[in-house]
Amino acid sequence: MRWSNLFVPTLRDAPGDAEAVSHKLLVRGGFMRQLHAGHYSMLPLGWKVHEKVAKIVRDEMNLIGGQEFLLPAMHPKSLWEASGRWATMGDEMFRLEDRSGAEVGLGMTHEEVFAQIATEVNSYKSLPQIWYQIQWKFRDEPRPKAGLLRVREFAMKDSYSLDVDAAGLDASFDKHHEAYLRIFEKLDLDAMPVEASSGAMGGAGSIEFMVASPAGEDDVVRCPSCDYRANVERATSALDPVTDDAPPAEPEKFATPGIRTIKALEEAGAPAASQMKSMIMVLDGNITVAVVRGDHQLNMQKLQDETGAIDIRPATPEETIEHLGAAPGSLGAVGVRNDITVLVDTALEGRTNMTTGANEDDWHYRGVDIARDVNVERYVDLREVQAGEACPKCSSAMEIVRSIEAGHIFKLGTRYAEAMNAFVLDADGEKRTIVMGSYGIGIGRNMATIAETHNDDNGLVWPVSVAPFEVCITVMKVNDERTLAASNDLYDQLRAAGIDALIDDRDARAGVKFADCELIGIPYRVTVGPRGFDNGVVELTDRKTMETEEVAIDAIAETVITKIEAAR
RNA sequence: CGGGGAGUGGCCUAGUCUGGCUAAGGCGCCUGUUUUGGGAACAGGAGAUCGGGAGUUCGAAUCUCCCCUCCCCGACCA
Repeated sequence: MRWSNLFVPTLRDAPGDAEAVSHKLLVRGGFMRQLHAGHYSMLPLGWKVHEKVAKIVRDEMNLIGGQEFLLPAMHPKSLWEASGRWATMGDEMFRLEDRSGAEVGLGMTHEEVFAQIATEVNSYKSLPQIWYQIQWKFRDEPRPKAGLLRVREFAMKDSYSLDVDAAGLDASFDKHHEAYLRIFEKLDLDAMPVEASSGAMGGAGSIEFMVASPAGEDDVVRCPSCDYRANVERATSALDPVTDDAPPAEPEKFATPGIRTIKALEEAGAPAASQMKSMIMVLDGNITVAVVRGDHQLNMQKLQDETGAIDIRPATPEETIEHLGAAPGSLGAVGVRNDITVLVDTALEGRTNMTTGANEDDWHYRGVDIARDVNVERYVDLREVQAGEACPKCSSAMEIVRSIEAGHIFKLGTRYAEAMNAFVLDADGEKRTIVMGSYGIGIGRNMATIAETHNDDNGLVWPVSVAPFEVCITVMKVNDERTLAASNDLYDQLRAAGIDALIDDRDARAGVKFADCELIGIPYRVTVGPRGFDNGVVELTDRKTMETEEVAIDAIAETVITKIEAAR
């Protein structure tokens, strides 16, 4: 490609509303422009990178036996009603009506459609299958943000495995796991596989691939000594055992005027670790009391996963007063109405002599024995791990790293196949519901994640694998016939060798050309100018190290080809 | 949806509090001259319903009301 013919509107200043590094650089570098919140136009350079990322993903999917499909982006309501997700997806699904008044939705994911196609798989002999597509997804995100990192319209590679049983699913899942690791390696992303919450997908288990970055939206708990890694939505830690003094025969109510917080109560003599923090939540309309230790934090996702609730929110102060009889600050699980579910964090199991609110403003109980005094429905893991807590596997102090979710794989099980009635007959002629997995990787998000982790003061630093061009030939003086001819010759040689080369043949000053080339992040630059030409050399600059070496003119093509082929 | 911030030529900003000539500057763009290995200099030029609407006023980018949009922090996800 000749730069003089290329549409690359680079900007000296980033748009004022861009915050994330990748957002700023992708706009400044002329890769994309925002149309409106969560929707970006891909410009030629951006689309090239996007397609290179997609190709890497596609190649790896094909390598594990994936077959590429292309499904519609617009789906009938009935399909989503069959799985029950028309209702549960809520506002995140874009919904519209066609001219006849029929309701349709824009696909946020394609389990339903693939499961319906899977009804045409009839024999166990046809399994396993891996089906995939790279298709646009639409999600009415409550808050699109950080440029391409979180948008409402994006290309996703989604694949689905079909197996006859759980062991088959495990094998398909592992294949994807391996393929994903290879994809991230090719994208030069340091992705950690972590245990994750399955969220709206449901299913038996899931693994997220997380890339550490301050632009991320998830927190990953990571052990520095062993391989334990988990999303805070799932992570656990080993707590020091606590020994409690023997409690009194029954809880003692005591006056606590003005005391509303754990901290204030601690100052009044009750250690936070001996307090019960009672959070009043509304799960699908039902009042639930979630109890964690005073010095612990409730993780809402854990509560949701444990209960299977769809809609979950803290109770309003009015609801709290209506159902518990007191305002926040004096709440507790002791003696609540029978119809109120009490879920208690596992860290509180067996604890006694605790202090908690008495559900009467300005009064608390002490000497509470949880098993004796609280009508516990279940002990469940509700606590969010904090940095520094001990690893559940090896007891080392763990850290929490902000991360971008670059990919997510799920063991779905039979939920969707059952809903769509997708089954096969096994060797004994028995009906077997197809066991499914689903596997997602966002193309644009991965592109942005690379940008987020590959840049310096001069701009982007793409890995060769996804760079918009692999090398740029910078012609210093386009009106100097000798060097221009030599540059064109090099360009032809590189292209003939299959190198994705760009020749900067613009009649512009050196500084402008260098700055643009660095901003858009081309891995290698060959600078051809009269100065070196008279000595028989050109310059080769590595974008990553910014080191320049002189190379003989007759050796430059081979040198570049060798370097790029090694880096691909 | 709750909280915070912001909309001024293609991009970045000043001006708004304290209303007052033709809305200012930089980048970019066009023409010319001189330049030419790190975002050149000079001269000339094009480009703006100051987010939209209503109102107050002799007079509104500036004040009032309504609406729209965008960004950031929280509850969701690739």
